[in-house]
Amino acid sequence: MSSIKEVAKQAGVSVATVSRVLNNDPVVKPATKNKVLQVIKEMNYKPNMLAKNLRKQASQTIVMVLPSMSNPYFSEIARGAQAAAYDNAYHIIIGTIESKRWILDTYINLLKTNLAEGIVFVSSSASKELLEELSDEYKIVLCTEHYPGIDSTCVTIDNKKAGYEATNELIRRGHTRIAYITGNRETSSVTARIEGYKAALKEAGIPFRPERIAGAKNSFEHVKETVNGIVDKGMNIDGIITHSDLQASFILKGIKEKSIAVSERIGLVSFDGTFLAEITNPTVTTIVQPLYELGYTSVRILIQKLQSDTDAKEEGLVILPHQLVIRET
Amino acid sequence: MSSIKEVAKQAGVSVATVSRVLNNDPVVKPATKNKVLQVIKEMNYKPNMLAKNLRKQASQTIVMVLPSMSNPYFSEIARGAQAAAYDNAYHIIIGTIESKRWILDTYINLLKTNLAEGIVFVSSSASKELLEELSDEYKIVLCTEHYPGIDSTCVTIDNKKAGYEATNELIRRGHTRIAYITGNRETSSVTARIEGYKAALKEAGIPFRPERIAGAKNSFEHVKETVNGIVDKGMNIDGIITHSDLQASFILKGIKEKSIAVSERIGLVSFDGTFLAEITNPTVTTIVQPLYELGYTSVRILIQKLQSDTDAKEEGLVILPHQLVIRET
DNA sequence: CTGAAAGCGCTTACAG
DNA sequence: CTGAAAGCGCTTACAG
Repeated sequence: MSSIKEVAKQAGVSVATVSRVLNNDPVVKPATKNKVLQVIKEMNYKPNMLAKNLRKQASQTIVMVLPSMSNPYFSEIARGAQAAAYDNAYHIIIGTIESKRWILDTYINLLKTNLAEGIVFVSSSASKELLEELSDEYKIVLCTEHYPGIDSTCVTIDNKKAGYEATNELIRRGHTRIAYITGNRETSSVTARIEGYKAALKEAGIPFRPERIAGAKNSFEHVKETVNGIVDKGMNIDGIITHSDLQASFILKGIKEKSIAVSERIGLVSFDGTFLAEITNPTVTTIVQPLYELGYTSVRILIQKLQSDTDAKEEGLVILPHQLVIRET
Repeated sequence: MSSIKEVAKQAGVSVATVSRVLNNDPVVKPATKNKVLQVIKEMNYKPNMLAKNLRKQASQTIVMVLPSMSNPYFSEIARGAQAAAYDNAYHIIIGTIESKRWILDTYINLLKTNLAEGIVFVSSSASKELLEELSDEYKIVLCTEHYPGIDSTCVTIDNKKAGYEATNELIRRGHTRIAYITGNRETSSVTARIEGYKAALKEAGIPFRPERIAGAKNSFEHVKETVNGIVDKGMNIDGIITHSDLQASFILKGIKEKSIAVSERIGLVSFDGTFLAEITNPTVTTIVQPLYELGYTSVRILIQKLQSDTDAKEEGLVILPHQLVIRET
C-alpha cells in the first residue's frame, strides 16, 4: 500500500501538494495537478482514511440504532438511512440492540471514542434518561418516537391523525366494538394514536372502553394472549386496530387456527404498510408509513446538523405523510 | 474531550504510562495503575480511537455486504453477523447494495482506504471478477454462495442434499410433476439444489423435464409470470419448489387471487425458513436454513483470519445443518 | 503556486 | 517499572 510520501517523491513534489490535489484545492497549477493525478493512478494510490480522520478529527460516520431487524418495518427504515448516508458521502453503522443494554452501549461508545459523529435512534431504542445524558454533547435525531422534554429533532408521522383515520375506517364499515392493540410500551406514537382513536369514537358517539386497549410485543404468543385477554374481560369485539403489520399477521394466524377467539369477519386495520400486509391471506388494511423516507430524512437531518455546526438545538417534529390503504380485512 | 496528555499530567505520569494502563500492560506498578485509573474516571476520559486506529493501522471494523434488506432472510443473517462482531469486539458495517454497482464500490473502498479490515459477501453480492480482483489483497468470506475457482472460505448449507429432501418430500406425498422456481441467476446454490432435485426424481423413476425449471426474482410479478410461463408451456404441475419463502408467499397470493393458474392443492416447499413461511395462509413447508448461524459463522471466520495473519488461503466450504420443516403446503 | 514543518492522539521500541 | 521520543499518514497555517 503506497503512501502519500511515495506519490510525492514519484511526482517530484511535496506531500503538501499531493494532499492539495487529493482535496481538489484549486490553488494548484493544472500542470502539477495532472502530473500528480497521473502518478496517483499509476501507483494505484488510495489515501489512508485512518490518518485523514485523525487529522480532521472527523470520521464521516454516523450510527443508527434499531430495536431489532426481524421486522421489515425496521429494514425499510434502514434502507432509507443507508441511501441518505450514501447521498451525503457519510458512512453509516446500523446496529440492532435486541433489548440489550450492553449492545446499545457499544454503539454509544462509537460516539464517545470519536468513531462516529452523530446518532439516530429509531423507535424507542434509547431511554429518556440516556437521551438526556447524550443530548448535550452529541448530535441526535429521533426516528418515529420522541419524548416530551427532549429537544432533539424527531422525524415521524402524524400518529393522532392516523389513529383517527384507522378507527374511522372501521366505524365507516359499521364496526363499533373496536379493540386497540398498542405497542409494548407507552411511547409517543401509542399515546397519539390512542388520542386519534378516542376522537373518532367520540365523533361517532361510540362510548370509549379502556378495557378494549392493551399492549403486546411483536410475537405471536403475546398478541394471542393480549387479544384473548380483551375478549376474556367480556369485551365482545368486532374490530381491531394493531400497532404493526406483524401483529395483524399474528392475529390472522390465530383466527385461522382458532387459537384467537374472534370471528373471521372482524375488521382489522394495522399500522406500517410493510409487504407483510400484502402476503397474508386475507391482505390487511393498513396505515402505510413512509418508512424509507423516515429513515432517509432522519439521516439527512442529522448530517445537516453535523455540517452546520451551530449548537442551536432546534426542537422540532418533522411530520411525513402517511396513507390509509384499504385491503381485504 | 480530554486527551491522554491531560490524564498524564493530572496523574503525574507520562503518556506512555497512561497508554500502558489503558492497554492493561501488566508491567505497570499497581499503585501507578490505580492512580491513573482514578484520574481517567474523574476526567471521564475516553481514548480517541481515530488516533489508536492510525497508530495500530487497524480499524477493528469489517463490512458485510448484502444484496438487499427487504427479505427477512438477509435480516437474520445480518443479525447473526452483528452478534459475532460484537462477541469479538469488532465493529461491523452492514451494507445493502440493491444491485447498484456504485454502492458496492463504496463498501469496497472501505477496504481500500483502511477503514475496514475484511469483508463478507452474502449471497451473490459480488461478481466472480470482483472476488478475483480482491482476494489477493484482502480477507474475504463468502456467505451462502461460492464460485468455483475462488479460494475464499464459504459458509453455507448442503444445498444438494436440501434440494433432494425438498423434492423427496413432494414425491413422498404423491406429487410427480414438480416445478422448480430457482433464484434469479445461476448461482452455486441453484446448481446444487437442482442436482438434488434431479437425483430425487431419478431415484423415484420420474422423468426430468427441464421445462419445469425457471428462475424468478423476489417480486410478485416475476414469480407470477414465471409460474404461469411453465404452465403455458403445457406443463401440468402438481408441485412447486421455490428458492425462497418470499417466492412461496407470492405463489400463495397468486393462487388465492387466481392470477397464478395452479390448483390450491398443489404441493409447495420453499427454502429459507424465515417467519414468512409461518404467517402465510396456508403455512409453508420449508427447508429451514440456520440463517443466524450462517451470518455468525461467516463473521467469526473472517475475524479469525484477520487475527491469525497467515496468508494461507484455506479454500473451504463450511457446511451448516439445515432442516426440513413440514407445514400445511 | 509550492514546500517545510507542526500536529492530530495515540503506541511502542529503546534506554535507563 | 517508567519516560522521552519517534512515528502512524495525513492536512494546513505560514512563509516564500
